[in-house]
Amino acid sequence: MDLAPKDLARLRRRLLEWYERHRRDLPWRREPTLYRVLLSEFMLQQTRVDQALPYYHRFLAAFPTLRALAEAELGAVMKLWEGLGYYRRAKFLHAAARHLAPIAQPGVADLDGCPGIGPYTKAAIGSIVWGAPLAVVDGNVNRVFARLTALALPPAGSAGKKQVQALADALLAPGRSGDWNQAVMELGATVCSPRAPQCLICPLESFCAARKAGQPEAFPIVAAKAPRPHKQIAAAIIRRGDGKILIAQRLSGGLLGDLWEFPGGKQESGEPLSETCAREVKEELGVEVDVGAEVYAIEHGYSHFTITLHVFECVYRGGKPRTLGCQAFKWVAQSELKAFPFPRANQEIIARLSAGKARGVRKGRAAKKRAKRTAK
DNA sequence: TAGCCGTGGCT
DNA sequence: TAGCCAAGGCT
Repeated sequence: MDLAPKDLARLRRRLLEWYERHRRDLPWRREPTLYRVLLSEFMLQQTRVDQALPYYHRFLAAFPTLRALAEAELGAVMKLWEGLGYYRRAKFLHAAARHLAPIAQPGVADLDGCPGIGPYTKAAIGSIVWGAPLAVVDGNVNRVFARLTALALPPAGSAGKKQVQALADALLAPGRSGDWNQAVMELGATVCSPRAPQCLICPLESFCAARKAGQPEAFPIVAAKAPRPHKQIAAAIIRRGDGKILIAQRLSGGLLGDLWEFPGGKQESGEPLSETCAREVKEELGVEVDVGAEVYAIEHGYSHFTITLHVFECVYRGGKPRTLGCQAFKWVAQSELKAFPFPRANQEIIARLSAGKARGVRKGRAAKKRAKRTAK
């Protein structure tokens, strides 16, 4: 994109003035300290502002300072993160706090090598907290700049990535990098939206190549996505004589890493689900159970596949639990379940346990939507 | 480099 | 309704 210096100055001024008028009043913007911006940036990775906000307040209340977060137990951090998804971020946030807390006068260079901080997050924190001249590139920036220049390449590819970064670097407003970065992202989040962008109110309309071509939604170019496979999963509510329930902590690193769950796993081809249930419990914990009836099923989606979670009431038969396919296990009373971080689909099971409902078939999000509609 | 990693709102 | 998408990082 070739802009005369005068036009470049005009473009920057347009967007910055728009941002002054339209920026949302977000808590981390009121007092952009390292800790507050660090919290917000970790939570906002692949997550919308509205979804992250309650967690931001929750974290700040529980851990008011960087030091407090650094000194917290990982388990407490995971529990507070419960429901926000991409759980590895909680672990990285905790590790980043421990990395940064001991540094007397932290600066941009201290973000290098910090767990969970890549190019985007470094530029975001660096520019917002210290005014470092670093241009962020995220999904919003990709979209805004791909449209601005009618970029012929997918921004996700290596060549496209270089072009967007080069453009972002060139446009970055000198001396106002934090505001500029947030302005581009805010524009992408509110006006230059993926579908039905509001070009008529866009401060950059007169500069936009995609708008001139009459097809803003044709950019950015994206590769077709693979369909999400569907899996059948069995989950066991295993009770023993005293009424306690056996739960397991998932292995670290993978899907839902370090979270707790009702034991179970994926159905193999041709296998009856009740057998899946018994086999997975045996493989995960080394115990024998009598599998009762399937009490309900929950539909749930992850980023790259979807599941039907079939829930079985089981009775503990024998065998000392071992950590075969998990990192820990525990027999707990039903009332103690809320002390552990569980993934969303398992929380549906807990909700049904505490509601005393044993039977019926309900779908996860669909059911919630129905319930919401009914309540209105 | 492309696949992995959650959840919820929107259309 | 079902798919799309979101202030990415890691391997």
